[in-house]
Amino acid sequence: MQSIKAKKISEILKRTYPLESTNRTELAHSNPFELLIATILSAQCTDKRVNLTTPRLFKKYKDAEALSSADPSEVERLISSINFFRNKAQSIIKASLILCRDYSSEVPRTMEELITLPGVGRKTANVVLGVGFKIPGFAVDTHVLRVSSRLGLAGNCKESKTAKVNTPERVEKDLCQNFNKKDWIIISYLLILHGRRVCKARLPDCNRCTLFKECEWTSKTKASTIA
DNA sequence: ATCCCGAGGG
DNA sequence: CCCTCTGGAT
Repeated sequence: MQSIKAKKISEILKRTYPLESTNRTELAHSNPFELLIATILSAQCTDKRVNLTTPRLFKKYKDAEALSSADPSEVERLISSINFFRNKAQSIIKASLILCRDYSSEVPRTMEELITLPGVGRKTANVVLGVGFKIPGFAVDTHVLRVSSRLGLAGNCKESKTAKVNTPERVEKDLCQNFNKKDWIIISYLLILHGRRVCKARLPDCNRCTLFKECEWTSKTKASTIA
């Protein structure tokens, strides 16, 4: 059941980002396969850059069969403007190979199956499940981790790096417990937006944050971190 | 310099 | 737990 605090935060986020509340991702894709590949490529990279790259990639390799037999150096060339492009080229080719071999060339719809694919961890799997198949889950990336920790929705708001209280798994579990299942997908997206635009890692714009009153990041912590 | 919707390996 | 991968934007 949704906590009072989560309910309030959920309402404020939807009010703050009304236009985006119908979206679930900014990654361009036209089917689950493209979403899977785009999400693997998006690790530590802006969506904008991924969207600049994937059209050429998908034009040449339309499905798992095509990509599974692709020449690695050709794929590397096509995605070379993306970080970790050698690792990612290998990941998407090998993942395509596994899709063809084990899943009838389709993207599987369970967490356990998805995370066996190279380049796919819980975060990527949750994006594919949520956006591609409307299966609820929290995709915990650096933004969701930071924002939900500061708000006091998950883990520890002090963001202790040594204690490692805020592991992605812990935060994912806490968020699932705090929010209604029907909101999991949209809230993870809105937390990411909020993290990018307002609750930034270095200099969060606390003065213009619509969640300021709900936030448990104490003024003491704020002052020491901002300074 | 630091960050981008991380994952895999030691 | 740590490290590495690794290009581009700001």
